[in-house]
Amino acid sequence: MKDNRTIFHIDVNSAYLSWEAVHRLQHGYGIDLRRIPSVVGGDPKTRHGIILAKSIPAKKYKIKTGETLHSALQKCPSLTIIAPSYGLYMKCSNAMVEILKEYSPNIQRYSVDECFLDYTGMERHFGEPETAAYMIKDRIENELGFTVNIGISTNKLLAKMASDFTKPNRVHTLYHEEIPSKMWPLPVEDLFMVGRATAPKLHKLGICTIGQLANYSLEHIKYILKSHGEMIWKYANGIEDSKVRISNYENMKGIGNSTTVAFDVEDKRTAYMILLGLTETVSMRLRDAKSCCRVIAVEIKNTNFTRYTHQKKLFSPTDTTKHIYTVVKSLFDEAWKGESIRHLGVRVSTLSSNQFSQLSLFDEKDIEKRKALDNTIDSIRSNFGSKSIIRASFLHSGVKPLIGGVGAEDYPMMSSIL
DNA sequence: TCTGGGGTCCTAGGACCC
DNA sequence: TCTGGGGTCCTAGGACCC
Repeated sequence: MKDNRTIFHIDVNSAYLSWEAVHRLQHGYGIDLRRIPSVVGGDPKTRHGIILAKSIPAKKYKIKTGETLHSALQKCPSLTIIAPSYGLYMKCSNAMVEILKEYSPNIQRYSVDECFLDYTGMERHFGEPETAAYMIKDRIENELGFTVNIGISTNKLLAKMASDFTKPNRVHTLYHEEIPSKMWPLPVEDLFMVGRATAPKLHKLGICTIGQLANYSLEHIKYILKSHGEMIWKYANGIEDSKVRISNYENMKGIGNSTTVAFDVEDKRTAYMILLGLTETVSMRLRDAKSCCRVIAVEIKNTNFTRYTHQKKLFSPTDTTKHIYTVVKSLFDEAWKGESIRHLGVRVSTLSSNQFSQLSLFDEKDIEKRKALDNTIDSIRSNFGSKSIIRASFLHSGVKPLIGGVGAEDYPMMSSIL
């Protein structure tokens, strides 16, 4: 086993909420949201009413991330509710990464509020790992105003588990020899990759702690849970050796946008309009990543919350809005069962570079014109704002011409393999 | 006026080929 | 007239993460 690396996992404490709190303090708002029961959440009127982040005082009321605002208000009627502003979060995240880059060139953005940093070989510049971690943590607090937890170990899994120990504003280590004392006593559902569905299966086997999983028969766990079983058994034993990889477009697997519509969608015309708004955003992001896709998928969630998808592999890769939208419409027509729709999604995958366009014999001859049109629209939007040019069909429709987002600062996130 | 949106990976089953 | 089995591609759905 190679134990010769030093990996940090940096995790912003209650990210969205802390960032809102700092932003408000900087703009003369006298109350620190982190010190009162408060949450960041969407608007129930538009059916976005769930908790995205909570303060530590809100946590004392047993308010949980993902629960409805309605239910949170019943637990704490005086709760302060803040609407999310994703642009602010991206700025805060970027500012943090700029600090991290001073301590290692090898940083993986795992999500908007989590990074891995490979500290291997950096001791001679910044000292022992713990010394450097405290330095980073304190700099973020002093310069940016929010706090982080930093976990230190020899691989990403253990570093991530360590950063999840006591919060906020702490540095923790979890080296191999510390696994039995620091990680094994924890409930098995605290282990990365043990979620809602796996935990009850483990309980049925009499496994309630990470230590019990670590010392369980690997053969048996593989038999019950297949490859996932083997993975979590290794994690419970601290075995994991993936690299800290710099995020870039090349290793991005797919791009998708989806939206819960403020009203029930009952007719095809309205559904098409929303799908066009989603397709505009997805295909702009696709071109921004200099990629083409070969698989296009549509997702429908009806008012009973049942969800289904329909996808299609194309004969040749594409990145044009019009082509993708044509396929999206036909996928929707084939899939939709006619019920009331709550949520729609468009996603593209099986990506390839668009640098060398591979025209098939069957491509329509105006493909170059459509590409030129897309490029023109993209550049108008990037120079004059995303609302500067929209399709006429959206005028007075009540449907947004561009739906969903993350935009130009896009970076690939999250792989369950770490 | 109850239940978001962005991802990745794995598995199972059917089609098709040899 | 017996019904094999491996490999690959494709699709749908589920599990997990933040």
